[in-house]
Amino acid sequence: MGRGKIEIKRIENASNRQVTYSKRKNGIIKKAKEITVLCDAQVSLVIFASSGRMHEYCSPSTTYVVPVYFFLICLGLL
Amino acid sequence: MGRGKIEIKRIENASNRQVTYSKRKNGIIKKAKEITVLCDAQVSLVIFASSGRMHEYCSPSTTYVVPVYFFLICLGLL
DNA sequence: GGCCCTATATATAACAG
DNA sequence: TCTGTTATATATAGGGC
Repeated sequence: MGRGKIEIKRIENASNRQVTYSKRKNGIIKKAKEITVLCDAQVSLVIFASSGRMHEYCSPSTTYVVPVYFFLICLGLL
Repeated sequence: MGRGKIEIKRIENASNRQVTYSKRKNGIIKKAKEITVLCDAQVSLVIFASSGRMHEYCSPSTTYVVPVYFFLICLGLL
């Protein structure tokens, strides 16, 4: 989606990787907010950059419920 | 992004809402996978449909780490 | 419910400052 | 780095099966 087509593989140039991370992170968070409103869904999203920085979005009703489910799912208990 | 422009507000027609949910859920999960590969990031994502159905994506390294952070973040402890 | 199709809205890669 | 621009790749609305 841009001036050129890119392959979905690790971006080796650290600077480009950071720029792409920042833009796509914003894009995903925007999409998460949209599906929440459009479809009456609940979304929780956490993204860790390789730099160690973290970003997250929790739709209001998920604040308490989703993390608990999430925790259990990821541990293989659900 | 389609034949017509839509406002970002709840889709009242339940059938349309479900179709849009399904399509956008797939889109967000695809984006989550892409940023994981492109940017060496880690993503964890949980989506609840209003129907109660749930969908999730955890990039490999986040399986254990992110849910714990997520849990703490959402509880306001981080 | 899911999958295909196509026109169109959007996201974003590459670049400039 | 961050912000803005713009051409182009993608996502998706609406429709049919």
